[in-house]
Amino acid sequence: GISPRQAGAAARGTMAGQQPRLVFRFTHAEVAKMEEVLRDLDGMPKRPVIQGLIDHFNASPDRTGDGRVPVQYNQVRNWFHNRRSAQSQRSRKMMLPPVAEGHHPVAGSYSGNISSDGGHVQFEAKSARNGAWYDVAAFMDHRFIETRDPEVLVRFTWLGPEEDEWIDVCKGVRLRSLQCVAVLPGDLILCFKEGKEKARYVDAHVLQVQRRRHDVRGCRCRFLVCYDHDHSE
DNA sequence: TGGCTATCGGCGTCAGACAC
DNA sequence: GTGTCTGACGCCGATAGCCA
Repeated sequence: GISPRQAGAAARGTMAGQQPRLVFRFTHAEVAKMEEVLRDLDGMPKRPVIQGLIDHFNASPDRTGDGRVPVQYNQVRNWFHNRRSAQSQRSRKMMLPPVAEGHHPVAGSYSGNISSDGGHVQFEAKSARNGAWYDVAAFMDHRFIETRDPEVLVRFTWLGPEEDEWIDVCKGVRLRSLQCVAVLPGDLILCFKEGKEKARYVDAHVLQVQRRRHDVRGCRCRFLVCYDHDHSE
């Protein structure tokens, strides 16, 4: 048998006795377009995005003439992978420190449904430290300032007294988000957005809803949303 | 509710082209 | 000859969909 590497080389047409493959190159315009997409996204673009780029590239004069090679899905996918990999390597070389968040959201095992005292959480509040929404465990105090809206001292669920914050009642406190059955396109909801370096609860507007049957594992519906803070979907 | 399968995304690595 | 850049490929884990 042959090793996976040999098989890969054979597939690329580089084994002895075979014709060398034609070298594929993206045009400057294609690279510029993909870099634009890369800047706008926080990760690998989804298949529809890649397919849209392919359609766009293959419709251009650069790809429609005689003997021109159309762009394929894997080539665009590989380009994003390679570019992201190169960027991360450059970042490591520059010894860039990780972004200091200072206030980490409750991620991972926490379901967000139960407060620290075992009861149902009623409110959520927006932390001024990072703009993310967190469940409220308790309102510790309140104050009235003449020139501003009233404020409350919020104790966040799963966080200690050192993380308490004074928060504007009108702008930073609200009832918890709707249950999924009540969510409709256009609704403002709170989403848990998990990125590579940070995860937090942020506002988003619902674009599409795919209803699915619930079971003991919980809600299996799917929601296409647009995040308010960066307009990504 | 759990198992199976297909698909997708992330990652490591290789090979060819090119500049020096 | 060497290093860098770019495109390609395989592997693996996570997830969705399907079904019993």
